[in-house]
Amino acid sequence: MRNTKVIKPTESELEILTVLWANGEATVRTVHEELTKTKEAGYTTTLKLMQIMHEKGFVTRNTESKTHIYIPAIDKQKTQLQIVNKMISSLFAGSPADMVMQALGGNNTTAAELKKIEDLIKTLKAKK
Amino acid sequence: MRNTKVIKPTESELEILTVLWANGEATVRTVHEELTKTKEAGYTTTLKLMQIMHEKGFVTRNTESKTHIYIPAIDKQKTQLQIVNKMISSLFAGSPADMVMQALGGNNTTAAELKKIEDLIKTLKAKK
DNA sequence: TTACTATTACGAACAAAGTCGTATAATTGT
DNA sequence: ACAATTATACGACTTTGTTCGTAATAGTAA
Repeated sequence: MRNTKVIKPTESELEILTVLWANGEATVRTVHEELTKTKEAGYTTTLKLMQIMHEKGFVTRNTESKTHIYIPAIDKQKTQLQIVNKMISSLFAGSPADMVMQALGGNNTTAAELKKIEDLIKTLKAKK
Repeated sequence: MRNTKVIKPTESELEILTVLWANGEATVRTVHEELTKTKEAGYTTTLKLMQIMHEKGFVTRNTESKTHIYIPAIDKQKTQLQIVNKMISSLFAGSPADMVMQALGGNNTTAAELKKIEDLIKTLKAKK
């Protein structure tokens, strides 16, 4: 397997990736506009971050036109999984169940959410 | 409510807190020994980190004897919950279920773990 | 063409986290 | 009593992440 490489996007990079994952691809302008809905940031700051992400290989980009188009280069699922797993091992002594209990217990999770999880567990148990 | 204060231990601080939570209290030496099972670190580095945590109020300490004894000052559950919730909102669009799916789907969770979660869900549903 | 605007590139400043060396003091063992 | 050991305090340095100003360039409109 090739994909055991450990990638570690920072907080800010994760925010940007989230926008890219949601849109498939995006310009700096678009990403920046999206981010500033939530928080303050200068345009060149966002630009710089995305350039660094490009250096790190987190995104690729199409530079044919002057306005570059950025495309996420790391997989959403894989990245999420990696982060969640890391948290499970560092904060929950390696027990996913403990983590899930925190997640569900604390939040006022909706009935629909609970149902989804129940179904998932059924599926997982069936596979065993 | 008094406890809405946002605490944000860093990675390293979290590792240290984990040891303290597990032991109830501990000396720098003990914590350091525990940490170095997993990773490299100088003794004074661990010391310094714990001193900083003291400044931040994450731990208290008994300095009666020369060798200080450190005690966690922030709640394990609360801290875990805060971190998990933050992750849910930033990485999983606010859906705990999505996060749980990643956590359970990716890992090869044991049957016992699955059972625990199932029971938890039953309890939660009963409460509604 | 010429002025205006949008975009990129890039370096510099800053901040936060982590690392470590060294001085000093308490404790222990001989 | 004194040498060796162990612990704390603290400052300096390094690394990593973030922020932003400025210059150069491409595209756009008058």
